[in-house]
Amino acid sequence: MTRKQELIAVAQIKVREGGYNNFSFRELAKEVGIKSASVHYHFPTKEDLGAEVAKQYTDAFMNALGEPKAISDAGNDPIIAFATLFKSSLHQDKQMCLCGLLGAEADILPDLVRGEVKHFFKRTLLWLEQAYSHSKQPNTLDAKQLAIQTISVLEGAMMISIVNEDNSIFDSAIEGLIKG
Amino acid sequence: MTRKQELIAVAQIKVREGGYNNFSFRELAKEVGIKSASVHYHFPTKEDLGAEVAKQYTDAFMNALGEPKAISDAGNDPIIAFATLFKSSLHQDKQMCLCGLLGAEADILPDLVRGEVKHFFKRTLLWLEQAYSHSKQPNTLDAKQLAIQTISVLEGAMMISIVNEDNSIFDSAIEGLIKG
DNA sequence: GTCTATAATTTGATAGAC
DNA sequence: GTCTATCAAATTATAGAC
Repeated sequence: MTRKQELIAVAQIKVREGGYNNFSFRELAKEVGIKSASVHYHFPTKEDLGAEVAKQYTDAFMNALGEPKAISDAGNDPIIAFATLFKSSLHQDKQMCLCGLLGAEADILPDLVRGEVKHFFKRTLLWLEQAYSHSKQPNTLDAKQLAIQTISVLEGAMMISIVNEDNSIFDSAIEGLIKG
Repeated sequence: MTRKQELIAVAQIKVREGGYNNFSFRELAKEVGIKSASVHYHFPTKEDLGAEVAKQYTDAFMNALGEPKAISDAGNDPIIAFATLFKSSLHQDKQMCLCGLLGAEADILPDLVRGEVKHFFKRTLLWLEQAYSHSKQPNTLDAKQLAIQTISVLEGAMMISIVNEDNSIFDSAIEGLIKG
């Protein structure tokens, strides 16, 4: 892992713990064993670093997800696969979705960072919409609405589980998910 | 409004914009026309102030809500009333639920503040559970599960609406709410 | 790529006068 | 209740050497 990637990895953890204001160049520098001035070599400003963290988080998430069609073809439900990715994140990392936390702080995010967070939801909503639009299960709601409801309940349940230190809240919430 | 209440009101806005790290004693002092040292007279520490903000937010929310039975007796659906309170907050304040944002930051909250946020969800979940347990509509899920799913989708949809500056996302999400 | 050094600002908090 | 004055620490960022 390059130094730049190390910095991004440490920053991601800090942001998922307490948002955009919860990391500093000095802190990151210390954790990877360099000085804060050197962090500015890799990222001119904090905004640049924050945007890169959000971008890589989104890319990694979508990459882990794969394509809805591939999941379907393997005989699995894409919606369940999506929810399971959130669940794994909660159980393993014990941390909030990075874009779920940053999204709530949208008002104070620098432009580049807010743009990347918007992009996360654009991509996840499109993915879910595609999954629902190819669903074989009958539904009164259209695919777009189902996509919104699904990502909403996952983000909300994750947050409530974290503050209550009780993962069963999340598990209980996803039991009601409408399948694809 | 007392000076103490003015400080709480200003702090609430700042927190709903950007979380616990998004307000300072100096900032609050300036907005109400005193000096930062005077804020320490009203609140010894930032933790005390933060906890009081969360407590009053919760009290005001529950107060605006009223009792599920009173809503039912008036011929209205308590779940819809609950969702409408969230919707009003989004449309009028154009801000995140204070406890939704703070909950996502749970890892970095001082103990008193995190305690108040947990209390918000304890109270809202109990309220929703009561509303669902007296429901006349048949459901496969129990009242507790329905309560979790309802508050989750509301918090999540609120967050996504805010970062996308598109309230129709929230409106779309609540259309799928299971009524009480 | 990383360093030292530093500027300019902001932060939470306290002592003590009025 | 509010003030002045102040502290110790942390923050983002830059200049320039190596």
